[in-house]
Amino acid sequence: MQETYDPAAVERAAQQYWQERRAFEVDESAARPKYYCLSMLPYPSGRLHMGHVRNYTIGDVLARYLRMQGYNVLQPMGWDAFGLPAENAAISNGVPPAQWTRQNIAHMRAQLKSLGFAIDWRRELATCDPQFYRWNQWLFLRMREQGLAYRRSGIVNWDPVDQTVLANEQVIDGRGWRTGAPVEKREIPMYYLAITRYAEELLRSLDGMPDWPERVRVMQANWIGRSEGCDIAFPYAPDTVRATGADGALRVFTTRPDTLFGVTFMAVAAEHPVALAAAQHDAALAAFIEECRRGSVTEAEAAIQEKQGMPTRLHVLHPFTGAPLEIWVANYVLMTYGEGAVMGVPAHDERDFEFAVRNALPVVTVVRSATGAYDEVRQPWIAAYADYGVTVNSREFSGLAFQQAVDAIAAALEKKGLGRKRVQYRLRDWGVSRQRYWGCPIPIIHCATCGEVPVPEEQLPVLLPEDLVPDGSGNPLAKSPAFYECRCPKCGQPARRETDTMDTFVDSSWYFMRYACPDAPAMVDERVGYWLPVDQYIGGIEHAILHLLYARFWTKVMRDFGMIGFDEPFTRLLTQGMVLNDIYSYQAEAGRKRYFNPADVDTRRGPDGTAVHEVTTPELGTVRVTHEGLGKMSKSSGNGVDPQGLVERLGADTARLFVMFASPPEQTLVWSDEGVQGAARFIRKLWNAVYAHVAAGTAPALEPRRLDAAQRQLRRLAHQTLAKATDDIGRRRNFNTAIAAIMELLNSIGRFSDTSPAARAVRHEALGIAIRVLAPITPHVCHALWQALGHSTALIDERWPAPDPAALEQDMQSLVVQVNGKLRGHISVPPGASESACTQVALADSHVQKFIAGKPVRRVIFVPGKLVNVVV
RNA sequence: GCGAAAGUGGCGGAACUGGCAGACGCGCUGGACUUAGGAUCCAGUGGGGAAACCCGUGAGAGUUCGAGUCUCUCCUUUCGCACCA
Repeated sequence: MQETYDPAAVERAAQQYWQERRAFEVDESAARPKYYCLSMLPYPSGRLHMGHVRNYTIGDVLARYLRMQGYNVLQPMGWDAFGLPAENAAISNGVPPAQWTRQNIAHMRAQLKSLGFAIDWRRELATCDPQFYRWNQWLFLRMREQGLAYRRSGIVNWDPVDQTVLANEQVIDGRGWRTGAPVEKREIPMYYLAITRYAEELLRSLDGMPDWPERVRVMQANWIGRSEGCDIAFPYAPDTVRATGADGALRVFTTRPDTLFGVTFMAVAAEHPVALAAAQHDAALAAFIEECRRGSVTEAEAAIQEKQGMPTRLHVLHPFTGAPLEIWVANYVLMTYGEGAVMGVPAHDERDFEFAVRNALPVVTVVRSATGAYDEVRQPWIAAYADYGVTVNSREFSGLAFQQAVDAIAAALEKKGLGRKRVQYRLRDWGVSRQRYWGCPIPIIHCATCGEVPVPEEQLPVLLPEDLVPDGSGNPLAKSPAFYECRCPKCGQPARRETDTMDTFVDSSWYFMRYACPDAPAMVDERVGYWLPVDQYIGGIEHAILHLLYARFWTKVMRDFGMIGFDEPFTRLLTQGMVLNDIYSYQAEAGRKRYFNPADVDTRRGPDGTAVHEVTTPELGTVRVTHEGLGKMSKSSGNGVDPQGLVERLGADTARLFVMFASPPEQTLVWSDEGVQGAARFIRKLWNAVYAHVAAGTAPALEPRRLDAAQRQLRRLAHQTLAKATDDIGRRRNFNTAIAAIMELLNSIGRFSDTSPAARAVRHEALGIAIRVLAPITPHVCHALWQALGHSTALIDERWPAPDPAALEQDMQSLVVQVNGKLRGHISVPPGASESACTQVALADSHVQKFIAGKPVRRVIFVPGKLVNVVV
């Protein structure tokens, strides 16, 4: 054993050992129970960042811990290899995306390996591999056969910078999620997956997923957004039919059919067909519609902007009273929800109220407050107006409570053929077409005679050409005749291949199944039945809605196709927090703000005691920079820490220990170079402790019965620590407190100066426990130290130790003594001492007596093993 | 605006089931060793107080023998959704 800890040598040796033994290659033949531990696959951006290190370290600690607990653990890794950054890199460097992506993968794979993750690399996959994405195409066609994938023209979110369509989920505050550019609306044909058919099940199943964070389930439930209500058809008035040739009725969805008699106007979205028809003969209205459609502002701004609208002079008739109701075009009605039209009930809907007041429309009260908050609705608006109550002023439907009114009105509407109860979801079908090159081709051929024709199964995969270089304008596939020119599979005439590619969320919706059977000649095989569902999934909270909802949907589709036998892909979910670091900036008088890495900032105390931050550069000299607080590590804030440099300087174990110790996995982690030094210091101390122990010669066998009190105490601490760490890691997933407990144990071992043979046996056992508990976290150094302790078997094949109940037994127990709830002393009693015995000892304590001070004892609270509280 | 979570030393955080607040680490202070220290080791480190003690978990109330933990009101922060009829 080396006297000083050399992380590079230790890590090289351990990794080599694991690789030679193929230690992490697993199959389905093991007699042990399986455990599938999965971390979200990375996008191959070029370099590993600290968020990756945190994510994969958490996964690796769990995988290694469960392996030690006797599970057959699968931990795979792959690459989310399609996507925009590769195209952007191609535009700036002229390198084909395929080449850029594969180089990045090679580099990042090496970085991951240097961190010593227990990954079965035989199963590695990249989503840009045709043997992977061919199954996207295959399942897409099967979904198309079932009507689950379809093409329609729709209003889509258009990112003017990336020149592509964005899913609703990719629009954040009205801006593109990648570019931050304000999103425009465009109408183009594209493919959709009918996720809304699964809305109900996707929502319901959330209740049966107790091992997902509450927060994620709530976010998904809100996203699906189920509302119960009623479809109502308002027949067009005869003059409107004459004027526009409209046929039938204006349909709306409402959750408040009980307020139907309070309708005083109708409101439709600017894109609604009725609005467009009315605008044909009304220039002012056409201008208003154009203004709404441009929607210059973000959605967040739109939500608080004034309710504006214009009348169309078109009318519908109330389904029961036959009264004419004017149709307005209103900027607060969304074309994409419900029917794109609402019934205006100013008395009982805040938005309608605001609109009616602004446009001098009548307000008719049709619900009387059940709580007596109001009789008649008038300005200003109060929240109680929207509460459920008893109907009034509603003809034969008056005097009914909410649910009765809904039932009666829905039944009456249904009789007339003018409406029925319905459930409406906020969730919309998933638009998967992307006008991009670097993605999975959609396997469709467009033929002038036959229309839309699926690529025959034997012609799959539709290969993406890998030699194109995008130039920044539009989709290179659409400019590549070699790709799009083809023959119609049906009639053999020249035809055009679809040049849109699939959203990359398609790839990540099922990649975790392919890991189970990476070489299968089908999409999945029976090995998926062995490994899936994933027992533990680990990834960023930013995927709480998109990726996780799509993967759940895709899983249910494959289940319904009979391909797999489970309903949900991920049994347990852990969402790790972001990695934050200080942000420092320098703003020259003229010019752009510059950011500096915290590692380059010198901090000292100024004359008034406040911190002064300075940076020295050749061009600026020494300048004062501003501390802007904490922010996520990012290129734009210049506050990233390169994992590779850290591993080279201090070792993978130090990096792993720090990220696991600094905070619990779900919380944000604040980077601290001093904290990293502390982690390195701890590993050195552990190394030195083992070295000193080993240097003193072989320890004798432990004889638990022949220990003195101090020896028994250290042994008890070792086993208590083991019990706590097992609970912290296995049940609570609080790795930081498990590490803290081991630090305490090591501190106690350090203070324990007894060099007798019995003491050395105790120390040997305690160090062995510490090393095995730390093995999942700092596997390399523990591998070396385990050998140094004289074990002939490798640590990677060790089982997790169990605490010895005999070691945990206490000679005496310490109880807290309180007087009137305040801490006044400690007493020592035999374990299991009776209440009266403990009370007697407590009352005898002189310090306790001082506070009782002769006052009569009214009551004594006794909590066995914990405390005695004397109430006087 | 709606929904969720969270506010604890100089900092990251601990206190899991209502029972010793501040474990562990960082930083800081003093000391030892040293040619030197951004190395290592030892001691100290919530505030007030000479001490006895007192005070202390965003603010205020409440329940309880006992509250960081439970209840209510308010404040602040973060995250998610954002005119969803």
